[in-house]
Amino acid sequence: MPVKQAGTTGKRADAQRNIAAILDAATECLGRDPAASTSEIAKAAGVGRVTLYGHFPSRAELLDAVFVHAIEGGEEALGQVDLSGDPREALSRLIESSWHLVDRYRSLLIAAQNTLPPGRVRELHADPMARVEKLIERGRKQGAFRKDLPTSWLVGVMHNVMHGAADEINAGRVTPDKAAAYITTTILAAFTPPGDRVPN
Amino acid sequence: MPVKQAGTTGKRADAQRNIAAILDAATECLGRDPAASTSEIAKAAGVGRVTLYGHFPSRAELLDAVFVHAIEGGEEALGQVDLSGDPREALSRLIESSWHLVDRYRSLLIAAQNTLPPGRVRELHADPMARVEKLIERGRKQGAFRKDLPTSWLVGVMHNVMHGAADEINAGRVTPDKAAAYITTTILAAFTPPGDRVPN
DNA sequence: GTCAAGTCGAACACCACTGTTCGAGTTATT
DNA sequence: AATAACTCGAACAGTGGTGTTCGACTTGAC
Repeated sequence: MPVKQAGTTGKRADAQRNIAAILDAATECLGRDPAASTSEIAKAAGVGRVTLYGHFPSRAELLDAVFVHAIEGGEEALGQVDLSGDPREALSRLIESSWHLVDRYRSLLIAAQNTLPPGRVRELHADPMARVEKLIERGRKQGAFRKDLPTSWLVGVMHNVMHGAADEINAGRVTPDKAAAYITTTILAAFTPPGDRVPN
Repeated sequence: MPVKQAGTTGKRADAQRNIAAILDAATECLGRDPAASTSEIAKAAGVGRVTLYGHFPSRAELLDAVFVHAIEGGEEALGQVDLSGDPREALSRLIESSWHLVDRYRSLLIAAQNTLPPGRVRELHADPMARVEKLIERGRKQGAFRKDLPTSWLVGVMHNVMHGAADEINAGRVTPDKAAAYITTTILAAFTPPGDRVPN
C-alpha cells in the first residue's frame, strides 16, 4: 500500500497525472488570461472538459486549487531567504525573491480576486504576509524602519509597489532587469524613519 | 439658432437630458460594480435599454464616454490646486486632491481597464499625468526629490500607493480619514533624495 | 397643429460560458 | 483476464449578457 499524496488520495495513477497536468495548464493559461475558460484549460492540459469537471467540481474550486498550489511553491522559495542580519539588507533579499513570484503570478492573482469569495485571497496570503510583517517589526525595534505608520500599511505599500512594477513592465516603461532595483530603492526610502537619512 | 453643446449637437432637449441621466447613472453604477450591465444602468437612469443604445452604440463606447466625463471633472478639480512654492508642500496638496478622485473613481477605472482597448486608459490619463510629472521635475531640479529613479517610475509609485490605499480601506485596515496622511507621508519619504533626511 | 425626433417594452437572435448526462471506449490495478 | 476506475466527445439545458427590430406611443420644435 503505497503512501498517497494529499489531495489525490486513492486516485489511479493516470488520474493523478491528469490532475497535475490540469493544475499546470491552468496555472499557465490563467497566467496569460485571468478569464481563461475551462475549455481552454482542458485543451491545454491535453484532456477532455468532462475529465476536468470529474476532478474539480467547478471552475472556482479549480482556481482555488491552482492558487493554493502557487502559494505553496512560493512559500518554499521564500522560506529559503535569509532574513537575519541587517533588516535593510534582509528586506532587500526578501523583495528580490518576492518580486519574481509577483511577476510570475500577477495574472493568476487577478483571476483569483475575480472569482474566489471575498477574503479567500487574503486568507491564503496569510503566511507570506506574516513573514514580511515579522521582518518589518524587527526592523522597527532596531530603529531601521519607521514606526509612525502601521505595520500593515507598510506591508501594503510593499505589495502595491511590486504590483505596480509589473504594470510598468507591461506598459513598457520599465525593463524587467531593472524592476527589482527600483522596487528595493523605493521601499527602503519609504520605510526610513523620519529624520533619518535615506540610504545611498 | 441656439448654441449646442459639444457631443449633443442637434439633439432634442429631452434627449440631452436622458444622455446626461445615463452618464450619471453609469458613473454611479460602475462605481459600485465594474461589471454593471446596460440593463442595470438604463434602469438606474430611469430610461429604457433601447434608449440607451440609441445614444451609445455599445457598452464600450458608453464606458469610454463615462470615463472621459470623469476625467474632465477631475481635471477641473486638480486645476485649482496651487502647485507653486515648496515642491514637497505642493505635492502634499496635489496628493490630497488626487486621493479624493482616486477614491471616488476606483471602481470605474477597473471597469475601464476591463473593457476599453489597451492604452486607452493611459491615453485619457495623459493630462493628469503631465501635471504630476511637471511638479516632480521641478522638485528634482530644486533638489527636493530624488534623481536616481526615472520620473515615470515615481509617478507610478504615487499612483500605486494611492490605489493601494483604496484597497486597504476596502479591507477595513485603514480608516478613510487617515488615508491621505499615510499616502503623503509615504510618498514624501519615497521621493527623498538618497543621503537626505526623511521629512518629519 | 403638424411632424419629426425621441421613447418604450417586448421579443428576438446571438454568443460564450458553465455544468451535466450518456454511452462507448480505454487503461490501471489485482 | 476480470473489473473497477477512468476518459472522451457530443449533445444538452441553463444562464446572463449584448445588440437589434418592431410597432405603438409621447413629446419637443417650428
